[in-house]
Amino acid sequence: MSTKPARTRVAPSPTGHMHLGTARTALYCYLLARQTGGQFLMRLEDTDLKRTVEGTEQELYDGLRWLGLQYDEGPDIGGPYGPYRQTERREIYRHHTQTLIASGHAYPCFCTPERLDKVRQEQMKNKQNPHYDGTCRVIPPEEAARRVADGESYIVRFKMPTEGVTVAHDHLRGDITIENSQLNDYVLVRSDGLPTYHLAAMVDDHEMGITHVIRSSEWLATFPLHVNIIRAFGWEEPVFAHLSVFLKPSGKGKMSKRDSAAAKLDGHSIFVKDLDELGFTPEGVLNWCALMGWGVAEDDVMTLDQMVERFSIDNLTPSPAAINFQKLDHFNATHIRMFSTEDLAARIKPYFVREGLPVDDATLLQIVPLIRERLVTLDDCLSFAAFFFKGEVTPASEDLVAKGLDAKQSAEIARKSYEILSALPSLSHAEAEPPMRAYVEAAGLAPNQVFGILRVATTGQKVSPPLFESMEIIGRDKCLKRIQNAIEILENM
RNA sequence: GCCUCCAUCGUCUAGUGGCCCAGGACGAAGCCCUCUCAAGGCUUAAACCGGGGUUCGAAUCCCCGUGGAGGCACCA
Repeated sequence: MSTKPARTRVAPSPTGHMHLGTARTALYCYLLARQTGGQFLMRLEDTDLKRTVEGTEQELYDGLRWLGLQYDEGPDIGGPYGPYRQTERREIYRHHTQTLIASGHAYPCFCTPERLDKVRQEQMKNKQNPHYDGTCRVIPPEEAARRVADGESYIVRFKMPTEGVTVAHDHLRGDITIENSQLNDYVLVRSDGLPTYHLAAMVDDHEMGITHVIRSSEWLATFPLHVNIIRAFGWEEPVFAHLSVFLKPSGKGKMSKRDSAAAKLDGHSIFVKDLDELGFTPEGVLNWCALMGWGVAEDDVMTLDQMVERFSIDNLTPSPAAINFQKLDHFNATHIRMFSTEDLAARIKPYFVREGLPVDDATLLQIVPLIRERLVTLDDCLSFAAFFFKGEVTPASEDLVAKGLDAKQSAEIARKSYEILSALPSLSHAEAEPPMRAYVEAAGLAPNQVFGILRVATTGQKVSPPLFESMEIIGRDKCLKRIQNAIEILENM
């Protein structure tokens, strides 16, 4: 564990729904920053105007807050190293681009996209690796400067070394070595004047004092380029940790659009916004995605604070991890069980409200202990407790018939139960259960037969929280009315 | 095709040369508890990709295969 305060950052693009990968990167960054007493920041990488999708920037802020990963600096809250939106940092990039051109590490390129395309196709045809052919690399700087001044359209490319090797150090994998001849003269600045990721991210990470760059392993391929850029500037390199990618549940390849749709049908998703809507909790989601790529020996159920205590960048794993939604269910259910009654009540209340049910806090507080260990997702509260707030229930006639008995016998049991229960002053758990138990025994019936009829009668469903606890909450009058109704249904079968 | 990375139960992982006939978790199976469904308790099955080395000793180090993943854009 590092003791120096770490400055970390999550730097997503507003180009689509916020997904799990962003959430996990943000989580690790958050954990490292909090643990070391450093800062966690959020930076918006919005330099590709064409791919920007309206609304996704807000989704990013909302998603991070929902997860509880509050950043110390960011586009929407500011900070001492702002602006945190890359499109607002053009001057900074322009300045650094000039530095690179002046030092001979970058050069303007006047090749048209059409020509580049043709070259690429030619190379593919000849079974060569597609790469920039270096046409503009040899243009004398003065001539290039003149053409730029004349207003000719251009981009800026990084001048990669052509010989030797580049050794880049990844915290999880060690040294990564690549022949420089394999590297391309990558584009640093586009013709619209905006920088590409390669330039913008390196500049920003340096300018913002980032000490640990935790990012997706998709960047591994261009990692050597990035360290070359940093070294060209003469800057100190931050610690780099490239996280493994998420594989689809089958383990074969990355999650695709189709896989996402399939997951959604199954009540799961890789998008943070969906996860919220599907009834998952931030605690469950965080615990779940924390453990895909972070090896914990034992006691893997953790709150965010516990994760802060136990996290170590050294325990991150480099191999790809298949997504396992069953495990998400498990962690979500486990965290729900850890919530206090008041907390859980507040979290499930909106679901009843949304259904237009007359939910009141006092009743809700009584219900929560009965359903807490039955919920996998928060929206399960409806199937387990909606009947508490309904005026009447509509049991299916066939459900009212007890196992091994016919409708007539079931009706008789319902009548007898009504007799017993209606004689009681209240239907509290303590008062109602003993006489009913006695009846079951005297009649030589299975508890399940009698209680089953009552369950369906009073709750309208075959699966419910425990019977007597439920009846107590429903209340005497309502229960008796519902049993009466069930008797009628059984008699008319 | 080329480059890079990765490789322990079905899945996520612990393991950094002897504490490992490999530990935990999810899932699966069984039993117990039980008014349904859960939760809980107990138990079981289940892995070091293959082959060579190095070493007294290898899941752990090296090499070669094989498999998997990522990348090869004026996207990030």
